Amino acid sequence: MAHWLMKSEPETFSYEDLVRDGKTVWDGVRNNQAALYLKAMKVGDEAFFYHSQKGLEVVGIARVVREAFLDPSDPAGRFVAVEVAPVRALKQPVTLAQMKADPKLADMKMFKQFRLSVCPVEPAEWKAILAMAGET
DNA sequence: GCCAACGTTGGC
DNA sequence: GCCAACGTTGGC
Repeated sequence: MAHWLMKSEPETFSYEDLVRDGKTVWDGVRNNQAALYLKAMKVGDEAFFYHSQKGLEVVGIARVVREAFLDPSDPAGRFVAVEVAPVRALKQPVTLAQMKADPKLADMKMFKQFRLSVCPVEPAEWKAILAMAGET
């Protein structure tokens, strides 16, 4: 099972919104690299839900409930979307500053290509971030 | 097919 | 609000 990190601006769509809605279509991705990651997602894969712009922290975990399909918001039909549902909020959010300060996370994809709205998380990175959130 | 201009994202 | 990163577009 693969792990991911998905970014969302909380003022547009926050983790609380996801919990309220029960699930959401993760669309609007207009980047080829991010689209490749979306296509690689399998039902059951878990993803950290990260708040960009405001908050700058991982606040919860989401689960893929529907694999890549044509993005209904893309009239050209070039890009795909997935559907995700909330799993649980982290006990303690993990901030970007915390992640940057941890040498174990120095190679994270999200630092290499910080503009991507979706990026993979290695198993060791996943565990390290969970530990930082006070979960084991 | 190259490359400059432009647009978007997101941290600071 | 600024700026760096970087993908995309369009003229040649």
